Amino acid sequence: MLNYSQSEENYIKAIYHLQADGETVTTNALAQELLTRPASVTDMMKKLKTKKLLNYQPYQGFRLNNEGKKVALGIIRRHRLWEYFLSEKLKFGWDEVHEIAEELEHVSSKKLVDKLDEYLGFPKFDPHGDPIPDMNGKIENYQQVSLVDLPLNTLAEVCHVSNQSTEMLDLLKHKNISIGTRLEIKQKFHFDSSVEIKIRQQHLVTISEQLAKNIFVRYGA
Amino acid sequence: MLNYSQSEENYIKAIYHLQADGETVTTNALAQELLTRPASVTDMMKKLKTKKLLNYQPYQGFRLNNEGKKVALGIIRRHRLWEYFLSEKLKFGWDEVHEIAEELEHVSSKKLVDKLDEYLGFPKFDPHGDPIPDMNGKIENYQQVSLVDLPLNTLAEVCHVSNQSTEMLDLLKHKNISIGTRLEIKQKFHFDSSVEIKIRQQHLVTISEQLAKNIFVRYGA
DNA sequence: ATAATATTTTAGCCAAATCTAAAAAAATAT
DNA sequence: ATATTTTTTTAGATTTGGCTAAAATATTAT
Repeated sequence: MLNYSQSEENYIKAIYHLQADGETVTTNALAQELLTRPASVTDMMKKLKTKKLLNYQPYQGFRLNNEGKKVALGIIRRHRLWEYFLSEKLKFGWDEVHEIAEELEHVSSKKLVDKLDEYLGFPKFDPHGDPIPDMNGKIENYQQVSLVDLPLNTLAEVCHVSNQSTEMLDLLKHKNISIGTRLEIKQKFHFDSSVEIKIRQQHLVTISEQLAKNIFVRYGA
Repeated sequence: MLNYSQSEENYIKAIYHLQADGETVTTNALAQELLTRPASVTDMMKKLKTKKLLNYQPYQGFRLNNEGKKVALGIIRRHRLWEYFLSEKLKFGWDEVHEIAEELEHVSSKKLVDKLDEYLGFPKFDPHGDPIPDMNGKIENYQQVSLVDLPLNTLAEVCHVSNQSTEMLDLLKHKNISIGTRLEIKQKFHFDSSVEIKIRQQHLVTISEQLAKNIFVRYGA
């Protein structure tokens, strides 16, 4: 794996995000994303084409090829691992981590990244709930749904709560549920739409419909 | 405090180290240190002069002024804190941390550095035994001497070992001595110049002259 | 289908940080 | 004290990543 400049890395990452929904990325869209000018984008696309990271024909937009995607996933891995570190270890707020991770992500020692990953306990999601690619660039294809939509007996992980009122957080704390908690639904009661869940493979807890609606979870592909 | 480019920071740091012994730094010396050409050094010196970080008259060499030293200490603080992190938390070897810290040191968020410092427990020395400047750029004025020159009954801290052979590190490990270990000499034996030291205010250990020569310690100002 | 509009590319310029080669200044040796 | 050598600076070129203005191409509207 070659080394790329910070500027190249920022372009690669931006293209990866913009092409996520299967479309080709346009010059203007990328210029807007990176707060630069279309002419600069064209220049960089020529360069990245000669480096065989993307497909590009003049006026036709562009998409990363497999090599380009691999590079992008490496950058995203570094970014999200640092975000996790900043949030979990250094106690930064979730709103502060992105900006600093933008700088840290360009330090490209593979050994550093893999050791950091290990030190953090191989986290699967960053503080925003986005998945962290593993050493091989693999991202699992998770589904994110409200707890009311989680199928019975399917192991899932809490990744987000949509209401952050003190009352709700109190209740979650009381029930010992937080981001990252693993759980599965053992029974659904149609009378009041409440659900009975098993937390951490251990104790059973009942959750009201109102609470379940506000808890979001991920489960395997 | 303004922001400086990576290149500027590398020059500032190098000048700081070279001028440590009170002399003016020459163009050639700096070029050699930075693996660059004298002409490039001259160009950068002109720039740093206009930024008021150093004194420079053509053909006269240069020294950082107070502002330049402050900037240098900030960079060195970041470098050494990251080295400590890599060694202490990520379990990198002493010999691996420098290169990675060279990159990490350029991430300049003050809040990041101060929180990292706090997370690490405000360490005073990096893994090589060099002192880490505090938030205000203060470095304590320690004496650094070989263990053979440490006065009797004077509490000191291991800060450096000058021979890093596997054999020596094995021996140190066996005797349970590492960077940061506090010790004092209780007795010197003139027959073979061995010394008996008390480690961590606890057990007594005997150290050969050969080993003692290679262990460097610091003691109070 | 063609005119008007929007997008993208080209051409040429700029700044930072490097380089080489040559000139200038300082240090050293005879 | 002058010639030689070493050090430093200047002058001019290169590379990377950016810019503006104008030309080329594509899209949209009539």
